[in-house]
Amino acid sequence: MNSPNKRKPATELVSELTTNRLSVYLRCLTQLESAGVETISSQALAEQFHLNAAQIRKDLAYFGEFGVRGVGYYVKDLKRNLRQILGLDRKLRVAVMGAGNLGLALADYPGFKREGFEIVSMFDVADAKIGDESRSGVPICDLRELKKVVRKERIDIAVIAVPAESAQHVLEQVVAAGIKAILNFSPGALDVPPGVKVKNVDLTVSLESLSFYLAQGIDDGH
Amino acid sequence: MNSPNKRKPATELVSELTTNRLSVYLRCLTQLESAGVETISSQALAEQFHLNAAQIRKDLAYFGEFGVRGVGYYVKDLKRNLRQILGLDRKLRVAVMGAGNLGLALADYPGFKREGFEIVSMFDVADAKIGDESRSGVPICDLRELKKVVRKERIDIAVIAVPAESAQHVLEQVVAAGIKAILNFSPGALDVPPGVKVKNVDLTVSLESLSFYLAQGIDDGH
DNA sequence: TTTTGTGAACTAGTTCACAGCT
DNA sequence: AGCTGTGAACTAGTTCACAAAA
Repeated sequence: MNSPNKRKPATELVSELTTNRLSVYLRCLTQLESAGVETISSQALAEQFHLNAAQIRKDLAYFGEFGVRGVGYYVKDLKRNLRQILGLDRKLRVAVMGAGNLGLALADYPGFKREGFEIVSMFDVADAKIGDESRSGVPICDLRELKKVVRKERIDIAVIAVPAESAQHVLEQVVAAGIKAILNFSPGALDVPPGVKVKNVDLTVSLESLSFYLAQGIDDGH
Repeated sequence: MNSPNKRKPATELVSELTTNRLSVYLRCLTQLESAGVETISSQALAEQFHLNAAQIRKDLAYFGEFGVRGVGYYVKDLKRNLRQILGLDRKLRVAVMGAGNLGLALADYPGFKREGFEIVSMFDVADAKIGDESRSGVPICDLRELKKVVRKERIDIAVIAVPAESAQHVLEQVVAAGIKAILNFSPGALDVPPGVKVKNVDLTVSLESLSFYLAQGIDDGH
């Protein structure tokens, strides 16, 4: 009915929870593949990785019919399809904004390279840092060169790792340079223009939410 | 009916989305306070920070009646109440597991200290690192000393920043040492024993989800 | 058989709208 | 008057359960 090659329009009718799970499924399949597994049912996948079988099927069904009834999914095929759906069938080029502790750590984070992301350059405003490079050799460029470098290096994604007070300004620069996808580590909500996707990783919120759990969850009476 | 001092049982009947938002509200109030604002209505708070007024009221109403009808909320009071609800009325002590790039960056992350968290120590297995310290002076301890240090330093929260392949093992050590709240940066789902709260920050999933947006979402028409 | 793909049922989360308090 | 706190209505997300396919 809906072959793997004719996809749905999918202009934001698929939720972020679903796209996050697609990435999880891809990781599971990679593990299965290197374990030599050739086919897997949604049931088995769910049991092995603590997921829900119906949800796996529903998530996948958004994008086509990838399974074979009575058999399950061919691991290699599904993996290839997921990589295509997620846009990972080409190398994505990433810039890190801010060459502080966190920015440098993210630029050298091995998980990104492993998944096929290419950290192309970092940007900072401090003259002392510009021209230098990270341990693994990612060059630190002048923020004022952003537009030029983005065009020349064909950068797809920006990671914002600058202090809170300059985050909004940096976001605007990044957007002006034509970048449409941003991973933001600075705390607080940024004002995001339409057509641009921002994912926030808010470390303070995460820790404070854990603190809540400790404060409330442990004992009501100790 | 439900005064600020008699709280609901709240043993996991309040969702994580709510607790995350409480942390956001606290940050907003801190900003308002330093801007000299004394009272604020849910309406004004919502407009200023792009939130929903009814949701703010509902979230707060879980924990008591903090507002004054016809007036709104007293910024200072509500801030104090939120800090208490979130368990931030004492300094929380944090250990970072793994003294790699990311671990070192997190140990020195200024946002944690600013919000009242105390990064007490790091743990690693590499002899070359043990005994050393981060730039800001957080000591790197031997993982084998974990239990002892956790007890002595009264550590509340662990941040896991070790390679994926040792994450499960480190989690088990951390739990065995009595820690009940964990912020995990390693990719993939960990097997978590009951009574322990883990928050995952999965950088690969975040980037791949952005990639999906680029692959599917780009053209709005133009 | 087995297992998918999917409507229907259910559960969780959000927003509305207003009674009631100040 | 203004604004909270909250049931009711709505929307989003998950899980069930089964007809149809291999």
